[in-house]
Amino acid sequence: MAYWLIKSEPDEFSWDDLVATKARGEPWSGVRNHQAKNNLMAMKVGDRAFFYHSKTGLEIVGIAEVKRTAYPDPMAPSSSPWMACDFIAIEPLPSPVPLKVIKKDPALAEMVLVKNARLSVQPVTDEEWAHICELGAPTET
DNA sequence: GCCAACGTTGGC
DNA sequence: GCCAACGTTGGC
Repeated sequence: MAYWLIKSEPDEFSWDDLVATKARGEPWSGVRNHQAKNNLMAMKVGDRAFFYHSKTGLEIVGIAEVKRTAYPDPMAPSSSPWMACDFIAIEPLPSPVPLKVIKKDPALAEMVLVKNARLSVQPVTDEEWAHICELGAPTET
């Protein structure tokens, strides 16, 4: 299984909005960048993705899953190459992981989120995935 | 609201 | 095919 990270401005479409779609899921459309599009096309059903709030949230808030692999973006002209995927919400991170924590963490210095902040659909390595899941786990007392 | 970083466009 | 100009994204 592969891991990804998808970004959204919470003002446009938030984690709560994704949760509200329940099992129906949400078409991830509107991607207009070829690198991001290529990542969408590489996704398989069951792949997991961190849901990141950009601009006003600046943290990873939850885990989503690919429900439907890439298909032509319904919001784009029919002759265009743009693609969409469908995602469903799996679970929130008990403790959201802020960008500034990610930036400070040497284990995450190579993350695409750090290296190429503007890419809206990006791959995440197994190591990065596991590490962020730990950071997002409930705090033990 | 500002500006840096990045991608895209278009003139040459 | 290069590169300057421009538009957009996203962190601060």
